[in-house]
Amino acid sequence: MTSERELLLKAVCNMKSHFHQDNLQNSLSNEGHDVAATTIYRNLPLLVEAGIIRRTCYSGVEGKPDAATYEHIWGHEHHDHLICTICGKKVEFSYHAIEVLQEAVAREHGFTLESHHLELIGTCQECGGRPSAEKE
Amino acid sequence: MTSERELLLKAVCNMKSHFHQDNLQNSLSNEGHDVAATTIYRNLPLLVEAGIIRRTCYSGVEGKPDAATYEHIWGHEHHDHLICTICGKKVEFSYHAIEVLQEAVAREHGFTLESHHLELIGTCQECGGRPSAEKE
DNA sequence: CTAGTTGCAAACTTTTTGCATCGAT
DNA sequence: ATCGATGCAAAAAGTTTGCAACTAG
Repeated sequence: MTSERELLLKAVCNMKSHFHQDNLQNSLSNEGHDVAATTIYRNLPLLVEAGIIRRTCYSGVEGKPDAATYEHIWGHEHHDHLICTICGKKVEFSYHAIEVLQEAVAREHGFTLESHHLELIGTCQECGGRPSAEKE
Repeated sequence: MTSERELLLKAVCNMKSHFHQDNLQNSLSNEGHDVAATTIYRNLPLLVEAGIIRRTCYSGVEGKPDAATYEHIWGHEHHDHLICTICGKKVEFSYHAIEVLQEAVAREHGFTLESHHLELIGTCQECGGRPSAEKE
């Protein structure tokens, strides 16, 4: 409705992956748009309601251990994440068979699924591809 | 090492499922043990390091929207959660086939898995067993 | 003109830190 | 006696709220 919201929406869509309030503010700032932090804080929940973004569960980004992070889900197929514990890289993937099994589990427990969140934590190939011990 | 830590450890183990700093402090308080919040905050990360508890990703409990929550994993088989969006009930489950597929996905992407976290979100049978619409 | 939004600053909540004291080894 | 842990209070960090000015419809 307002120009700030348009800007915010654009900024959100330009975010490659996960972001938080501060990222948005910086991003807008770099384009010469000064939007108050308050405004962003107030609009993020609205974007969530609108189904544009979703609040992710890994809170904390580089240097901000307690910041809430979001990701956009508009025009974004559902996906889950592989997260490298060493370099922090996040790889998105989706795997139909897993989703099918999830449905099965839910049904077994009488649940009707609305959504899910899956996070696989480990080390990526570049970081050694092994837990944390010796790498030849 | 200290009596406070023993108490804390006991309190943690007595926690049925997810808890946060405040829960622990209350729990201890009810037993007549007064432990400073600071001490709990300082020890929780140690317990995590020690592999006794883990930090969960759903932050926010009744009334405390920003509280970090933990769950203990000692003597606790790995499990994932089904969460009811209506009543908030959390059901633990584990399903071998899903874990196997997770390994497969990780391998495909060159990752070596250390752990994972899976959360299925929906409505439980008692709450209607369906998204949120009509229940006959 | 009215309703709702913005921006600033102050309030709040959760967690961390400084510092003196206390306890364990 | 030494080294680290505790507890209190104050500081941080992130987010929310109050309020006056502003803007879209």
